[in-house]
Amino acid sequence: MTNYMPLPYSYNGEYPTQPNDQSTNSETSQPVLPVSPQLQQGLMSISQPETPRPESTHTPPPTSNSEKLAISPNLIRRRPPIPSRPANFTTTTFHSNPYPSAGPILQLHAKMDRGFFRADQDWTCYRRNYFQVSSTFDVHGMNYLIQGPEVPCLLRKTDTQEFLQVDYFSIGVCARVTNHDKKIELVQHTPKRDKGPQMIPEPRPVRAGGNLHLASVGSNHNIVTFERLQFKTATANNGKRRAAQQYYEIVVDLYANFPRGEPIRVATCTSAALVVRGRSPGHYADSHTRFKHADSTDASSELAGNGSGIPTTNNVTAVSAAGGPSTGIDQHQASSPNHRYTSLPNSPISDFGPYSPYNGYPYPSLSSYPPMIPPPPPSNQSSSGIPPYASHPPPSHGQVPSPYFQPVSCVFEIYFEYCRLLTFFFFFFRE
DNA sequence: TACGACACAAATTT
DNA sequence: CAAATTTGTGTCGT
Repeated sequence: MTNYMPLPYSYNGEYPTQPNDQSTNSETSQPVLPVSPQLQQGLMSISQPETPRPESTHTPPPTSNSEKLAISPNLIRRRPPIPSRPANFTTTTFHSNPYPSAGPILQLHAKMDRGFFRADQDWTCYRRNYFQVSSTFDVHGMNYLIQGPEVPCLLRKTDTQEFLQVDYFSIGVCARVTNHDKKIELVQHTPKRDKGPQMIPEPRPVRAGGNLHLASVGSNHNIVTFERLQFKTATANNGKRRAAQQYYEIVVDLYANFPRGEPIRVATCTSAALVVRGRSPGHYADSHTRFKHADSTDASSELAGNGSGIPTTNNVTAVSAAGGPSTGIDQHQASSPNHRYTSLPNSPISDFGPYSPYNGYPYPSLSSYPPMIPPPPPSNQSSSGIPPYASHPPPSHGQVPSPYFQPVSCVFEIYFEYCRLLTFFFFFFRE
């Protein structure tokens, strides 16, 4: 689909302020706009009308104390595909969606393929082996699904009320130490490996409306896939009993890009904690168990592992509308990496659920998770703040995850200005 | 111990 | 099915 339905509103394309780098950078010291629990509730109800957010998961939003970045939440709105379209966007804000109080909902989906397996409850990979990350995003909450060359929208910086016209969106991937600011380099190889160039994965343009369950590589403009990724370093203390295991996490960021000025990160999501082994599989006693569940489990059961107990991370992050893609992100991540909330995403496009909260490494409550073998959807999930997934969604996309990889889903909620909720799905998915 | 480099082999694609 | 390509991993030196 490349056609837009007529916008239910219009505006004249004039913005209160012209975007510019200065204004963008000037807000980097603003605090994050907290989102009230009430609003969160409201948002959740919007995205999941049938699954009220568990009270226990209503962790207070990030406090602004430690926030170094300004957040100017980003009011993402559609803009007409054609700039000359007349209109007045003061009337556009909430009119076009069935949930007048919330506005559009962005959903960012990401998955990791290849390379990962479970070892002692931890998602694990080898530094030297490839993995790939695919991500899409889309927009819901309006009367139609935006699925085209771009998401017409505006981004408003709350501090200045400045509107920026989003030129396009892009998605980037990076890694860091769980619960720390320390960035971990990712490298991307060509098939020639050592003999080819090594790159650092850069954000790539993406259009809304992709489907992660479809081909993830190719000329699909609606999905970004970073192939042949490797961690540059291994996690510390792998397999040691005494020292605390270090974990990494993959971070996927959605950026709004503008005709001028630096991109602004508008959303982010984080994977479950990962162990990255630095040595050959032969050095690890469990290496032979890597695929031990390859057959059994319930590949047949819809989307095996829904509810599987795979640690997931719920991360609610107010997104900064200020700050550049690099420094701003770093600052932001440094300031609020661990605001994790629980939610039960029930996206119409999600084949996965339930999504367990993964609260805080280095002491994850893994004990509450079932072992690798796909369990029935644990009914006690609600004890961890997540109601059980009442029923597995049908495998609407016809894909069944490999049995030896439980789909891991991490749900992230991003609050845009005025309570726009972005729900992020991040899951491992062995194809 | 971690990691880069080289090499071989298995797996996958063409 | 064979060749080519791509990926996994064993090993060595630093």
